[in-house]
Amino acid sequence: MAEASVQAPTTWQTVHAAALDRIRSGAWPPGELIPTEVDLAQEFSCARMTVSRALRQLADDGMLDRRRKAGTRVATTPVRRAMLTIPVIRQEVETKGASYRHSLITQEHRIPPNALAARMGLAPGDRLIYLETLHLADGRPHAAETRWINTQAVPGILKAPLDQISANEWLVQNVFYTRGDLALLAEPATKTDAAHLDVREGSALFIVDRLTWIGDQPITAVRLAYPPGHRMTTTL
Amino acid sequence: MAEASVQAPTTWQTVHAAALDRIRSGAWPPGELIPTEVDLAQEFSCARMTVSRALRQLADDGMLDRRRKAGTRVATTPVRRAMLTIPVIRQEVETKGASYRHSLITQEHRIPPNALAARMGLAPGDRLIYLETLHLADGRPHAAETRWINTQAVPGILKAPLDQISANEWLVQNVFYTRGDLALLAEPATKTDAAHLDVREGSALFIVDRLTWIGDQPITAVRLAYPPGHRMTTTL
DNA sequence: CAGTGGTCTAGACCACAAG
DNA sequence: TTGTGGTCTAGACCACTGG
Repeated sequence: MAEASVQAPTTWQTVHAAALDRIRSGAWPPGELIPTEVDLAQEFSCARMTVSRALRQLADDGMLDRRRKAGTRVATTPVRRAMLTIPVIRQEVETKGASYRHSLITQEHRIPPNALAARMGLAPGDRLIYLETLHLADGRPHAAETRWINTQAVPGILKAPLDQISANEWLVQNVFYTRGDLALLAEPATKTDAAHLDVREGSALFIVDRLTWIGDQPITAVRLAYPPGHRMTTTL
Repeated sequence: MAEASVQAPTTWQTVHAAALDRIRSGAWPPGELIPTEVDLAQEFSCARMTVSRALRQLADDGMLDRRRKAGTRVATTPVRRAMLTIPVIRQEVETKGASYRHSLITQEHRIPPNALAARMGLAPGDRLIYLETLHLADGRPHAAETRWINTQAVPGILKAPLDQISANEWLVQNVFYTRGDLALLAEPATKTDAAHLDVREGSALFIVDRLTWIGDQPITAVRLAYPPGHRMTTTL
């Protein structure tokens, strides 16, 4: 009955781990040309696609630079990337075990400041919806939101009951942006921020500034201000 | 000679784009179960692996939730992820066309504060290298760095000429972390910050707080303080 | 021009989890 | 139990680009 023991197939994870180890250990130093897919497939006794899958993963993660004909090299500055999750605020609040509520403070049609109109590529004089919303966690200020919405891009928003569902949430559920610009920064609390968040004017606030597009039409510009102590975290 | 015109093979990008379009257009609403790989392969007249590749990409990007047996669903909160690039400071400065220089202000062995020692899992009384560095762009303060380095994890650092190459750069080139925690926040400038960055005490600073590990050994803890006006940006 | 990565195929087996 | 995604294979052709 001596049946031939079949070799368990090498998984791409195996190759991935091995390659990562060689990079970390210095066996493949930064900038180094590593063996071709064919060579590695031979070394690991597997199909070339398996190697390809492993190396593609590493390349996606920023560990490798791959170019046809030129081959694959270890990135000179391996991986310095972080995946930030930009949550819907309700989730952000509920994830930390607090109850969410929002309060619509201001809602009106307004001509945006020139800088913003320019950034959004609007004609001068175009009006947008302007909203000021306070997001609350267990009744305490979580973040203050200032938002401009382009009704031409999102006409449906006009019928949304924004006092019941926050614009944040409504947009997430109803509109898919195709592109977005995000900036993170620190700013001193304005008088308005201070009032909304119940902090002293000038306090260091963490700001998330976001502008989203659908095709080449701007949808919405948001400024989220978080009170001192807020940390946006991730894992590398 | 009427030769059979061969169908050009469907690429995974085609399927990817089609699926994305169905999600964006609402044909596949959030939470909806989408057709199986086999069905889609038939629809697009391609191999199942081609569909798999396309859907995996979408899942990686957060647009889909895939589970064996349960099938593939459109994510209820599609994609709210941002890739942040954590640059080496020199690159960050040189990318904006400025010349980089750094100045080592403090270098000593010191017992870290309890909070930090705990976070790093160190025994009480363990000493670390403590560094204060000012990063300059065209001679003007770009960021103030406060860093603790665990020499046990990185003995090589003891021989590094830290006045010539910044610890940031040396570590990037010589040590590969396996894990890192990153936090972004806002803080008022301390007296030290203010002196280094030439801003008023209490100014709103953008802070990057990072702790990296190699296996279960902490390597280094860094606090980077950026003066008012600094924006960390990315695209969604 | 030729070497290397990128992708497609058709079929197969496996792992997981819903029912 | 069984449907669905996850993966491997062996071979093939193509696309890009360095030399």
